Amino acid sequence: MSEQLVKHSQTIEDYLSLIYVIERDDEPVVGARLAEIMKVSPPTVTNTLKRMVRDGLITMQENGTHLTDPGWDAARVIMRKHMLMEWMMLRMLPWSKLHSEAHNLEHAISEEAENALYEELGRPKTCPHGNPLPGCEDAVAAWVPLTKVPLGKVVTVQRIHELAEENSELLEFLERKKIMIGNQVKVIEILPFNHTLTIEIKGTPVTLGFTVARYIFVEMTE
Amino acid sequence: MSEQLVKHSQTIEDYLSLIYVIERDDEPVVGARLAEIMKVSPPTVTNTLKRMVRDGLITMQENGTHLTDPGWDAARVIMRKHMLMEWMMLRMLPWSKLHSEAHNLEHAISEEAENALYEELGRPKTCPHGNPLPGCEDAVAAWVPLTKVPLGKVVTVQRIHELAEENSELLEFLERKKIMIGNQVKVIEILPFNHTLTIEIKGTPVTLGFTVARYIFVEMTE
DNA sequence: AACTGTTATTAGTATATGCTAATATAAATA
DNA sequence: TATTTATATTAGCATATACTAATAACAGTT
Repeated sequence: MSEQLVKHSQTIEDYLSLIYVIERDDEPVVGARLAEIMKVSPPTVTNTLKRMVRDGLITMQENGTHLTDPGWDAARVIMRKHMLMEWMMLRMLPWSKLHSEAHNLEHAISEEAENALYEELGRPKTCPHGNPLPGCEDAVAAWVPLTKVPLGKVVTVQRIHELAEENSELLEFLERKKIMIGNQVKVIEILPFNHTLTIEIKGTPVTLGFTVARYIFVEMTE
Repeated sequence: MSEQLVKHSQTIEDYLSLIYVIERDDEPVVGARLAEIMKVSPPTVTNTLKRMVRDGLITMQENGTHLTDPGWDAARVIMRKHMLMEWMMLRMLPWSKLHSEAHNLEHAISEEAENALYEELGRPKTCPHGNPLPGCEDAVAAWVPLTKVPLGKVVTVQRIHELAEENSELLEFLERKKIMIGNQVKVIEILPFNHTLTIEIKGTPVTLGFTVARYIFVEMTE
């Protein structure tokens, strides 16, 4: 009830959106992983998660760490703001810089402005990286990671996963190589022992590590 | 040198922009006044100003509290961001809500996005309230406060001063009464003993307190 | 001269957010 | 099994930002 109305700090909002993505993908919430991604020490994570438990945003039990209902609600709001701010900044920034800019702006935008922006943008179902707005998971369900694409297949890039967005160097690399939403690629080599695969994009071959390819989702064009 | 590169906290940025406005207008920086406007206690102001002295942003001496050169630089940056974000939000929010929204966003926008926005907007000289971007003070120098306008004179509203913007109720009132940039008003009554004056705007009379009228700047149309 | 009001400061406290060092615990491997 | 590795936590500390209560210092007024 009153929970939704509480304004959380930037730090807490960051934890919420990160946990949101992990939980949405049915991955376990591991503190050490949060510490890495948020670039803080593990004790800081322990500390912050404790406050989140106290504030009713998450539970930490034998079955792991999970968002509560108010936690999900708060996380959805901040995810939506993040994605809409990415669209907003697309007017003035290169694609690879949208994420980090929106990561700051997401904490500052009001619900009113966010809603107006949502309408103005024509109620998008995904962010400019192809990740689904909360509630629009269906829109991306058919896309598969590049690692699942058979050799020789031509596919269309549709989504760069949120966890890959954390790495701005990677985003710049992808932008430079034109590995962006809507572009067609062909898998021309898979080297499992090397943990790499090579794609051809606009006539140029690009080799990607499996860990990266796992975060690039494509549409299986027939 | 290195000073400009330091990223200040939201709190410090708020102090910087407030002191900027006060100093720009050649008013003395009074802690008690800052406390009121920032809605914090006087000891908090003392405390924060001390940190700003320590960090080389201001000096506090017999001649009062003043921005240092790095302080001016940092303040100009944040003022500019604030004003440009107001323009940005004009696309999706009513005029009276621009200020408070931009007040949050100003701390989050990058220099790169800010510059792109500046160009996109056609290098404006003022914010949507008519206040001058740092370096564009000349553009507003000819406008005078409503309190200086003689009875019967028809003038054009050009500027609502920053210090009036802090009051969102007032902004809503002005918006409702159409006391906004570009609109013509006629001073039809001045009651010094009552500290009010009455203007006619679009055929309707509106009575304003002197303290408010002082913050409404107009162009003396011949 | 004494009182009042404004302003600034000191002292002491609290919370969120971070850190390091040390410890505990569980999982994986030699 | 013993050892290494990964993970989580405790303890202790620091800083920025807030607060209240008490005090100081000054201006203006009675």
